[in-house]
Amino acid sequence: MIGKLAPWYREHGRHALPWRASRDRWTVLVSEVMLHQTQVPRVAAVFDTFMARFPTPAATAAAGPAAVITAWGRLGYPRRARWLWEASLRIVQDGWPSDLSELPGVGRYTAAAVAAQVDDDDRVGIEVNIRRVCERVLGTRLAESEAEECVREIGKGLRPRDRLLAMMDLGATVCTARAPSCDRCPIVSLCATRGTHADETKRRPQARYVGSFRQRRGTVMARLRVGPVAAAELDGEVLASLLDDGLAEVTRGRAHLPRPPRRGSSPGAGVRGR
DNA sequence: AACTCGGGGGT
DNA sequence: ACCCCAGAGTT
Repeated sequence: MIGKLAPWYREHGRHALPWRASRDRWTVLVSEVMLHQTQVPRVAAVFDTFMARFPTPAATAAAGPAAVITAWGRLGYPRRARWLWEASLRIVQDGWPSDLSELPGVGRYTAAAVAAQVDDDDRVGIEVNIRRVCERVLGTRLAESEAEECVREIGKGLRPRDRLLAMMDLGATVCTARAPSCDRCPIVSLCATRGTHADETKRRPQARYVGSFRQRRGTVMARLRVGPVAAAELDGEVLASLLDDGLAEVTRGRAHLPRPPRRGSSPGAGVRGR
């Protein structure tokens, strides 16, 4: 099949996204972590400001977890910020691991995506957009290994970096989840579906957010970001879970909070042993 | 395999 | 109200 994806990508790829300008490993890693379950426009809005403050692993590690978690702002899933700081510390101490999935918060997809973008590594990462494109092209649900093979087929002639970004951009801007624009699709001629089909991998339905424990955590995190607050003013159960995740360090030096419990310490009579 | 983990925007 | 989002870690 003639490669129509490459010219489409050259013309319609989202080359202006701020992180696309760099092949710096740290810059690309930060972008990928921020993009976990988070839409592109939300990341684009804060990316340059974040990178100006945390331009390198050394700067990030030196800034400490509280600064990173605070700067994360309202991006959501603040554990990502905590893990990113931990990753920066490991990189400073031990150097970059050959497999980035050794870093906290970096899984199969992110490790492959960073390697592809920075080193043109041939490993294929599968995320939601690429999976959707492949499942529609083949007209059936795919295991990860099958999706990888599909990407190699569709992306023939593209270098790994361009292959990854072209497939993602296609999924994000043309082969969208709800209403694909098949009339604008460069590979519609080899697509078995040309629309949506019932067998597509479905997102696991999230638990209702309004009224959830997650929302309570979000409320406490928002309060902690503002500034000092006494622990007694916060939801104790939520605060305990934040301490478990290393997120209450956002308040280090600014508030009176209990220290995280030591392993093996005996629980007291308080809320959940704290 | 199923759960948990934020938050915002689109429909 | 429900769906969607460049996932990862834990159980």
